[in-house]
Amino acid sequence: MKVTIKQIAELAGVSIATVSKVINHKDQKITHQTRDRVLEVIKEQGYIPNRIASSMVTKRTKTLGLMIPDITNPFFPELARGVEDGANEMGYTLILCNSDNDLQKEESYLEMLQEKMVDGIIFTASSRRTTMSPAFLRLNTPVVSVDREIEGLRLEGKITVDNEKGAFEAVCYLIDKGYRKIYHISGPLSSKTAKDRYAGFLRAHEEKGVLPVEEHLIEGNYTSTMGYDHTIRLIEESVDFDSLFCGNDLIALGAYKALHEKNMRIPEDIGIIGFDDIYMAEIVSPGLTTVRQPSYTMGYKAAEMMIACIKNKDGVRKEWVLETKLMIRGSTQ
Amino acid sequence: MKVTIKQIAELAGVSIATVSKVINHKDQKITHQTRDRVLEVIKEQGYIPNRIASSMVTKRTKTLGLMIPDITNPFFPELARGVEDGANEMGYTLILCNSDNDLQKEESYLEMLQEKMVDGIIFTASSRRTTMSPAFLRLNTPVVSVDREIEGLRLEGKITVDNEKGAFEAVCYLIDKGYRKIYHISGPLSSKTAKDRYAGFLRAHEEKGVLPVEEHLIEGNYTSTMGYDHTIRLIEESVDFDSLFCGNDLIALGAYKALHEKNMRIPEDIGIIGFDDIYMAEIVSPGLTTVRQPSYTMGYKAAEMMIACIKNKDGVRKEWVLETKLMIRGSTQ
DNA sequence: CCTATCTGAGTAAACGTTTAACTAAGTATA
DNA sequence: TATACTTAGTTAAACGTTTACTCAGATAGG
Repeated sequence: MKVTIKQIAELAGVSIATVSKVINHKDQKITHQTRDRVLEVIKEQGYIPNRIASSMVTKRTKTLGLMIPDITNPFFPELARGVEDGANEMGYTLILCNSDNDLQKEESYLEMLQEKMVDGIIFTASSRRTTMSPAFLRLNTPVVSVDREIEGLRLEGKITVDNEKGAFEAVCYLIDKGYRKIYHISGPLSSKTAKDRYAGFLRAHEEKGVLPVEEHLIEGNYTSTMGYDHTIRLIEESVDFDSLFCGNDLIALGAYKALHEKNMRIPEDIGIIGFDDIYMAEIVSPGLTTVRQPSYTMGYKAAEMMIACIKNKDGVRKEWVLETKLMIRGSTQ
Repeated sequence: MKVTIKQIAELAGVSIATVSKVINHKDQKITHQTRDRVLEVIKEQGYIPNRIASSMVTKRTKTLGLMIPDITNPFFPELARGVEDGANEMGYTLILCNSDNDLQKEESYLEMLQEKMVDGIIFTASSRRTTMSPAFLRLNTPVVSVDREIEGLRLEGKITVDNEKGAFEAVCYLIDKGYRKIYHISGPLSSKTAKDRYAGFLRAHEEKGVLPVEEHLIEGNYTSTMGYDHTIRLIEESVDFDSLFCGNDLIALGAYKALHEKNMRIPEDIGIIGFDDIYMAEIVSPGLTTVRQPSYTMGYKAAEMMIACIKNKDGVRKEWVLETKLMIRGSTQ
């Protein structure tokens, strides 16, 4: 049997209200003697308060939900870590949900989170989501979106990255370096991030006065397999290209593999730029030039924003567009 | 105001007990008419049961804690994913904790998990933990350890990998391929996994009749930086080695980087074997030969074991030593 | 000395469920 | 017809806290 506040109260010879006050540091009106006595009993009994019971009355669980597509995708661990650290610092705990970009799973998790009465949800929506189900619209738990936008849903906050600008800078850099036949292996264009990156790709060409290149777009799905397959295909079909701007680093690393197998050199034969700056981008040889997303910061800020919203603090920014940074490494010259 | 079971009861013209029974499918003794009426009201009102309140009376939260050193370490996302999938399938939810191998953090998280009344904890202990604090010993939440052992703590289950054998096979393979000057960059030898892998390294040498090689041990700490630094040092000090058996893949990838920078070829000049088989091992060029740990399975089985234990199912194995598998790729020849 | 104020602590309701025990009505049994 | 058993549902206690309100005693003011 676990020890409860009641038993502590008895052992200390006070009422449970007093114990509660001591636990919650609402003890301005408690004498030192009683407080110390209570504290001593608590320690001696190894008492651990039951937060489930507190939640019943306070209507706060001090728990946040984190919904991401897949923690196994190298982009997300850092983001998750940022959220976790932010939450933890404020005394919040995190429930992890992997939606696998599956709308059904997303909704069933959403329901679970509501049942568990989380105080807020930090949400990277499925890239497949285009329309909001009734379950979403009825949601009355605060939501902060991160990385991807969620259109048609009331959000308490939004954290994104300027994808268009990041892509623009990357492609400008490629053009400045003399690359002219740039192919873009993108993510699914149904997602806003992929669309924005493609827009940046196009704008860079326009502003640099390089030919229109719509046929240089290869729509993929953000996986390394896709990057590999498309690159192999480009080579085998003898397509004339001198560089790849990849929708993310996984695609880029897939391309690395394909180029190695086909004995083509990076960056001498083909230049490569990725997007995200995952851990491996630096480890790989040559280092992958890529557009860094501050994923840890995104997660951290999301947690911060979420908690500020829960506490009804105002003066907190509700929208944050973070800057990317071009990390120049060996895959371009 | 959220709608409660009470309001559903009123609207459906039944008692809350009846509503509770239909929600929990204890409705054998409820007529179709009443059940359907209740279900209809529930749907119409978008009622979501408050599991916090249920937990109060059932004393089950259907929540598991997952404590790992760092989700950002590429070994853990797959493991976490396995745990999550296993938990989710059984209707459980996961609280994620990153201990950073920090004993203090570990203990404070442990307390939080207990406060939140998790039904069980899946635990990859800090590699630094050698002794159990009173907080640990008093713990009366079931614990399943995964990957690393936790000595001196009552465990409901344990899932490990045969590290010694995995290392043994890897090093045997290296010797069979003709490598003779094998250096081992290990993890911290305070951890059992690192110790076991080193033991396998030694046994392989013995059984193959290759010289004793204690001075070929370089104790590191499982990071790629460490792998990089030590490899650079080996080369700059002109140490005579023809291959590296790395304590994990991160170390190996660090070594890759160092070798590339020093213009040494893999596997022609130096053969490399890692441990774990993280995602990148396959993507990198040449592919990294490594000892595969079934991390997803480990996580999944841990969740399964934990939940079986919670439900007091017997006939479930309490200890599972999973097999590793040598994944032969291009980094050895 | 009487009253008003302050101090430190206690009382009890409330949070939203589950579930054991109960009940009223209907049905089968003798 | 009286009795026992089913059936379909209700009642009410319990889970472990927080917190608004109450209260007794001490202190201060006039």
